[in-house]
Amino acid sequence: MSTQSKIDAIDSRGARQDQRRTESRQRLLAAARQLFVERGYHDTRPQDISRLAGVGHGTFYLYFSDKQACFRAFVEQAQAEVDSLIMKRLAVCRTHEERVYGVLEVSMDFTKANPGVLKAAWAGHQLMSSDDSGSATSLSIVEQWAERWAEVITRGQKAGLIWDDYDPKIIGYAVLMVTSVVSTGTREAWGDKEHFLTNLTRFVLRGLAAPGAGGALSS
Amino acid sequence: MSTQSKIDAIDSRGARQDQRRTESRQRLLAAARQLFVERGYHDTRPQDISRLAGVGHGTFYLYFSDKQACFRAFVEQAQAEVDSLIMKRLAVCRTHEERVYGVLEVSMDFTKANPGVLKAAWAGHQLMSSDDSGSATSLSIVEQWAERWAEVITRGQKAGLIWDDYDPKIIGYAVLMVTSVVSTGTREAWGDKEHFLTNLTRFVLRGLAAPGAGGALSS
Amino acid sequence: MSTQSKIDAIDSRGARQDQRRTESRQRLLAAARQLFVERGYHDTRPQDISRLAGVGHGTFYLYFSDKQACFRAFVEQAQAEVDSLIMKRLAVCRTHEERVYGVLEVSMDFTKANPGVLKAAWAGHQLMSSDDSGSATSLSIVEQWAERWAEVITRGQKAGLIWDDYDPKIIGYAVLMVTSVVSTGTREAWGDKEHFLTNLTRFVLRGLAAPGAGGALSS
Amino acid sequence: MSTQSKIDAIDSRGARQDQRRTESRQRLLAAARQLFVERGYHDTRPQDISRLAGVGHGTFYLYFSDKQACFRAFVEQAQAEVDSLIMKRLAVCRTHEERVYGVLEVSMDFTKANPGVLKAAWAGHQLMSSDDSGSATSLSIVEQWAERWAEVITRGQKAGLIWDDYDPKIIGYAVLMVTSVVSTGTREAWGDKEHFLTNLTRFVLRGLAAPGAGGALSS
DNA sequence: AATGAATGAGACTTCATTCAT
DNA sequence: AATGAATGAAGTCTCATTCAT
Repeated sequence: MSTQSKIDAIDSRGARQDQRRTESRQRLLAAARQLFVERGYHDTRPQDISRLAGVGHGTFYLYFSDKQACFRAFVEQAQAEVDSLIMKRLAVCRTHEERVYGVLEVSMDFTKANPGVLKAAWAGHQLMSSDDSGSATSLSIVEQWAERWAEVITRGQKAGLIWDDYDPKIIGYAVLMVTSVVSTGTREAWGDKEHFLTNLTRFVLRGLAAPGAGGALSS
Repeated sequence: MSTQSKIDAIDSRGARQDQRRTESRQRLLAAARQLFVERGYHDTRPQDISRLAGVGHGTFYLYFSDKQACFRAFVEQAQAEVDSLIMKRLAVCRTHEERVYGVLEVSMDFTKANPGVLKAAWAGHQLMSSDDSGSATSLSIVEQWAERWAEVITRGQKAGLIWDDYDPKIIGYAVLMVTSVVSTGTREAWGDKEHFLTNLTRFVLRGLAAPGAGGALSS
Repeated sequence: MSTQSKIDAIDSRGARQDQRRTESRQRLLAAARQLFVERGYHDTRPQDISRLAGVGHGTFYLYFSDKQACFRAFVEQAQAEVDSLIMKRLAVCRTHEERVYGVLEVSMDFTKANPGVLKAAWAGHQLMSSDDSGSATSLSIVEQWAERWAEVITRGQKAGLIWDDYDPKIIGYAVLMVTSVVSTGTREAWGDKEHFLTNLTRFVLRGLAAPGAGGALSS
Repeated sequence: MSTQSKIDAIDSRGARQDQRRTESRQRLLAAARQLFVERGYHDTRPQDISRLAGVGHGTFYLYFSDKQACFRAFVEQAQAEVDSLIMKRLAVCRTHEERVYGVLEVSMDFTKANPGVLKAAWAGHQLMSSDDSGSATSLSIVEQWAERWAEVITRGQKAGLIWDDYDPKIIGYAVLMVTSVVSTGTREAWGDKEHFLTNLTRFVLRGLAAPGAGGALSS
């Protein structure tokens, strides 16, 4: 065997193993996601996750140092997913109306496709034992989203489109809470999507729009 | 001993026992409240509650059929407390502004006096095992509060004070979410109470007020 | 029920419970002793100890914070037992010969009555994981015994009975090691007790006796 | 390629492979030695040994049938090492004094150079599970060393240099225990080497020397 | 009514060993 | 020969609940 082919062989073996590693982790994470959402943190055992993923009990601990680490990974994955979708949508929005409606729609679509995931991710670490030294990470996603709305509001104030007697941080947080309604998912009977989203969008925009803005927020 | 005095004696003993019964239950409930808030449902053991209450471990099961029953009792107590405070406050409000501001202030004061309690009660049964046959109870308080806002909105619409293109259920829920900001309690740094409450109140009112209403919502 | 009889009742109940507590602990400790000696630390499970003691699995943890704590308790008990026997014997010894022979005999008798216990106690914490913060306790018994021999030697030197070119600490430790031969117990075929103990006693005494002492060590 | 050179090539490859085989085994054994001494048998995993040796986890089982076999190999290696050193030293000793001092010095030097190894090897299989079918091997080294001292004593008795009322087996074991003091290693504060060894040597010699021997044991 | 010792199912995690590559 | 991902039996410990006193 030539030196090159030996290297190739090693590379190829390494690559295959890496793939297996990644695949196992993905399967575990997918199983964890399903079970954490269906049953909650405390009613999901590492064993259940492993079985659903189709791997042995011990394999779980090759990829997560413990159950909490697995849950953190799930939360982070879910948050990153939604975040990415929202960012993509916001990139193509020109007006505040589009932004509000866009965020609501993305959140709602995600919730429909992944029932409970957003709620679980939102609840985040609250479910775990209280010694969260690492809560910084999980909390930050809420903080982060609130902060984004705050920035949007600040820019709107500078453009004279949004009431300038608002404290952007506070109102940013308030807007975030309104948008969270769509992922609460307790009610499937809120009428159709269009109806639901239009209502919420109107409420937010009217709450924000400065008197002189006219329909500017949505134009 | 006359028949009457025998009856009196029994009554008195019964009364004393009832009082003791009630007293032990109260002490257990108070301990449960403290621990459920401090540590959460899963990190609180019946044993801990009993010890903090100063009664024997077994006594716990004289007053609660199991741990879940105790938690339900805590949630109901906390919700009833806040509910009562809110109802009292609403009774003296004449305008929507007063109502919004009032609910926010009551919630905030309660949160300050009982840190974490409202959040825990809000989270409710989500923390418990997923077989929520009893979710009806706990869910209802959120549903109930949302429903109240919906009624307020409906009345406002009839009076021409609130946009009549709103679906009261949806906007009622949205208003509720905004008011829940005050009990999230993550940020102690939202400026002073006045500043904070004024901001939220303005946002809600401006979101609600029909164009022709002028300042009518607050007058 | 009179106040006095009530107190009596409580006392009696408390006494009975205390007795039960003590009894359970004793039974667990006896079972632990048997199993730790028979199988060693790592092949003995808390479950085995509980079963042998005739109590439930969980009861074990009412009396010992964990497996290590149980083992420590066993070691300390065994050491204290031997120590007490040795001290009693030494109290009635007048000559060095009596002392050496006495310690050997006591150790040997104890080893015969409790095979393996002294060896296990001697080995002490070495069997447990290496993070012995509490090794002070267990080590000290060996240190303590060596120290006792050192004191005996020092006194003998002052009386001119023992070579004064000895470092008492070193020779004290050496004597201790010789006496430990009897508890090693690997050989049951060391001849009869008298033969065995006489041999060891002679060796130690001849090693200690100063040239001018004559038979003074034993007279 | 000629037939001869082909054979050479094969030979050379075989030799290289043998060397590699041996090399991997040596590295594993060295790693095992370090870890067994540092952490003890039960806190050392085959995985740890492999990693420290710089080979894959599975490679361990190419060279040792299981963990116990590896431990046995370690013990035997360590014992053989010390044994060889002692034998070499004894070969140049002419008097009993030189022999006692020599064994002590060799043991001490080895202990200083390999802290803990002798103690671990001494403890031998006691750490492993109780089914010592192979205890013959490990026990024998202690038995062997005791037997050697017994032979020395027997010869001394025949030459009239050692008390003839001694049972050589018993006193041989006793001498061995004294020499084991140096490898206990608990005390680094036994004064300097010269002081320490001189003390122990004197004690042993005086314990052995027959009355008529004069200084013959050391001359 | 009150107590707290007792229980044992079950949770999480480790680790010696195997096996496909 | 070498690798390291995979395995699952087994270990330690917890905790909601019961029951004799």
